[in-house]
Amino acid sequence: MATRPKGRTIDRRNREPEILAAAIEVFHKKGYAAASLRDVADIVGVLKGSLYHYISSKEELLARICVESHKQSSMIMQESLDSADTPLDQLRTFLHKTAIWYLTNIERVHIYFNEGKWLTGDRLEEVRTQGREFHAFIRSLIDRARSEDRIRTDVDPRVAAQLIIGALNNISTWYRPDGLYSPEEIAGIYTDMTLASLANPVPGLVSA
Amino acid sequence: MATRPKGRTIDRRNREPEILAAAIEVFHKKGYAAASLRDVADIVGVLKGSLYHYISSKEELLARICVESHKQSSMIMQESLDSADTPLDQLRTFLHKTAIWYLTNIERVHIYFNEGKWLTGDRLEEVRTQGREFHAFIRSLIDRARSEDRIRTDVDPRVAAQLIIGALNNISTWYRPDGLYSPEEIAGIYTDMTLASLANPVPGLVSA
DNA sequence: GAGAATCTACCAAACAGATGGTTGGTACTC
DNA sequence: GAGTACCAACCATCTGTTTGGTAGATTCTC
Repeated sequence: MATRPKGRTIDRRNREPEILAAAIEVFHKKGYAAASLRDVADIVGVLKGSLYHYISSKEELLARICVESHKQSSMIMQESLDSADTPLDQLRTFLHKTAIWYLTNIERVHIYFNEGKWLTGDRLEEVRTQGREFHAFIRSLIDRARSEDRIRTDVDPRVAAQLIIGALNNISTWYRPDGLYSPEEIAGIYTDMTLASLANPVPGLVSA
Repeated sequence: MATRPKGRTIDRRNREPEILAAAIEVFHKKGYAAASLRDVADIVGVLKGSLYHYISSKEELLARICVESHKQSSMIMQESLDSADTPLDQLRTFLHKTAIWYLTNIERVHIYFNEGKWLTGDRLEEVRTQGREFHAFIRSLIDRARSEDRIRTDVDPRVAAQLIIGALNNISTWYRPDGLYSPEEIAGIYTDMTLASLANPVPGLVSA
């Protein structure tokens, strides 16, 4: 009520968001295993021991990043199912939305996809289960599209799904936000090429 | 001259190949940064200090793995150019050969593609240059195929090349030698899907 | 062929530096 | 006076690397 916000900003602020952002940056740049809490603390401008006022362990920091990403990923899956009627259109929407999401949150999502393996115990099981669900989601869309639309039936949906995820997951190794292409352009190319790779083979081209 | 090779084998053998194999295993499993020389030495059955009889540093061990892989990769590029006349057939051969090579040397090649970044100085520059050459090779085949054959011209060859490499490079995260699919099967699917992704778009399918 | 000198492959111990994590205290705000 | 936000110092453990030494094999000399 009678809290009068002083004009002067205080130095003792809540650094939790800063710490998370710094952790994302460091984990992405060095990889979780090689990243040290000192790196994180240096970015925030604090001694590394002080981080433990906000976190309980290095692993918990990683877990928070993964949980946040998983929520967003789940939302995209649901939105994609709601957005269209045919499995092929749902797949198209999903690929495009996911690529945009990946490209605009590249550090966080890279960690979710590639560094979650460093978690242990229940948290490791959880992130593994999430990975399987992600894969199963794509595979089921391919399966359903195969039985309804005209897409190829001569490639195994499991392998196809892995290759599709792989191309996406690997974007973080080459994409630069200040590069030649916008997230929209890349997402468009990714979606087009992926759907084309599932199209019925052009006789003269593919099977030589 | 009068060197008489004793019939009895000695315990003091040359462990260099064992050390390299162990390093490949450990670097692949844990990643270079998180891998320790103790892990390597444990597999060989030797104290970690003893490794320095064979190597000069941990980084040199990584460099040896990368150099070996680069030689093999260069050979595949040359063979692919020699194997066919049209750029599209050369690309097909290259994709298939590379995928087979990747799948049958997955640990070493994964390290070459993904852990070379931990090198420093000249060796880092070298592995970066090699990566650019690998990318440029695919891109040039796409470029030439576009001007001669009937493949799509509506996607950027740079991005296309990155996505194609990405799908390949990511295989190591999901392929298991004891899994359902053989290297030949996966390489076939990869080649087919990749070429299809470059084919002229099927009107009703890709552009909604 | 005997014996000496050398070499190879390794061990045991130690090095400095970094790591994740803990503890006790303190300055500041409310 | 309570609680938040933080510092300074420390801990045990692990890292890559170096050193000094040594058992056994190989090579050289006579």
